[in-house]
Amino acid sequence: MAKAIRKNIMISKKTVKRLNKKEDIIKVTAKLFSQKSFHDVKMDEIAEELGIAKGTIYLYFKSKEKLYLEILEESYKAIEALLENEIAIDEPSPVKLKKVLGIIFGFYRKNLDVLKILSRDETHLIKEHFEFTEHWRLRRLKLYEKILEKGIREGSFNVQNPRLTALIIFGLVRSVMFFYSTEKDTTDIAEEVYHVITNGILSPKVSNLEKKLKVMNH
Amino acid sequence: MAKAIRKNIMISKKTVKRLNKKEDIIKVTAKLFSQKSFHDVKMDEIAEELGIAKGTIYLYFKSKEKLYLEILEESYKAIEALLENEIAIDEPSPVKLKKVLGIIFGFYRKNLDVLKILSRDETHLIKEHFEFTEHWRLRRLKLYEKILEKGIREGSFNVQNPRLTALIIFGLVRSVMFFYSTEKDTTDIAEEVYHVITNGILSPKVSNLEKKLKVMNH
DNA sequence: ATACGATGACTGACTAGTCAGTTTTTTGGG
DNA sequence: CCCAAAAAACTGACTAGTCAGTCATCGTAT
Repeated sequence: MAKAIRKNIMISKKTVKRLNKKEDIIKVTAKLFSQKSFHDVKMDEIAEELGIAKGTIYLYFKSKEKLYLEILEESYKAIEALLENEIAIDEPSPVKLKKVLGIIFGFYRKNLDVLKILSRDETHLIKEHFEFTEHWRLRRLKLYEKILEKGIREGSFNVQNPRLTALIIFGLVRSVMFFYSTEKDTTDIAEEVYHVITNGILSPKVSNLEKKLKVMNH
Repeated sequence: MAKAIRKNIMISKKTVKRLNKKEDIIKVTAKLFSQKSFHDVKMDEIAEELGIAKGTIYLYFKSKEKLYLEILEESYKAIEALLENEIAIDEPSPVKLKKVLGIIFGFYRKNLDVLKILSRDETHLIKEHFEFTEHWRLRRLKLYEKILEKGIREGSFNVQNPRLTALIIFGLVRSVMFFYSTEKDTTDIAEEVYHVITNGILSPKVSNLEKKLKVMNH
């Protein structure tokens, strides 16, 4: 009995150790992959950076591609976990949109490596990678689209084409996160972006004028 | 005299031929680079696709990297040439913004290869490439920013942060062009995108309400 | 004693770039 | 117009280097 318990403890310790090492490898490799392309990161380089032998990496990952894929998967899961709780809460769509933007901006700021890897278009590497990225992209688009559609039903949003608008939000997030000031607080960035998306850039005077013209034309 | 003329004709013919071949190589290679990453396109593959020997490519391009760089340069120049004329015309900023979007969408639709290559983030290849992409990105941002600022001065735009808004437009263009319906006319796409950017997504009722709330808070 | 994680020298497949040799085009004198 | 020789364009086998992945061997914990 005591033996069994002891053995269990051992296995658990070992497993923890294994997972730790895997985590270490993923962390270091993610940093490297964020700086260089897949082919420019060498397995020898990863091993050296980690202070382990190259062979050891292969004890934890079947191949370089699988290692890359696991990094993607981990990153994707991390941000998805953050979003999941938020999605469940029932609240006005504008509030939700702002919150989701805040979460995404916040996550990428804390994980710039991930941002660089995820938004790099290296989907030609392997079929698995392509499908993975595609799946992830569609899920994010669906999220935006759902929020927009709910907002339309609630009367808070006036969106003619939710699909296109979701695509617009999806696209601008990457660009803003990549190139907008790194000093600014991400909640403020989300706020600013939200303001542009919701209010548009037309001045009210012109906006009204355009509406009047439209009415006249009809 | 007759000799000289004949020689000139000869040289000109030769030059044309050389340029043609260079063009051919660029065209075929661009197609390949749009499908696979830099490292996944092999020089042997390019040669085979062209039906020429690998060595011949090296008569026209110093290296694989230079070949890649020339493709970027060519693409960049092509779209810049289209925009240049438009920029010069003096017209209301909203009109100009819509036109610029139309031109960009139109160009990328006709040159999907170019879109894929340009928007792929392979800026780690060589310093030259990084600087090149950076330069190009900043120019495009400046263009959007100029239009926005002019619109503000004219009273047609109400933009609090032109830099951020330019970044937003820059980012959404890629995403929309990549993933939005390929069947739709690009002018229509530009129109739709323009509508979202200018009017925002908030329904007028809520928009007014929010403004009232803001006034009350102040 | 033995099981197992770790090691790193080694392998072999792969590829950018080269260059000696071949083919095509141009030239200029008869 | 013709032809030989010079020039230019082209070729593809070869080189030199690279790097993902392997495996015989080692240390160590139980």
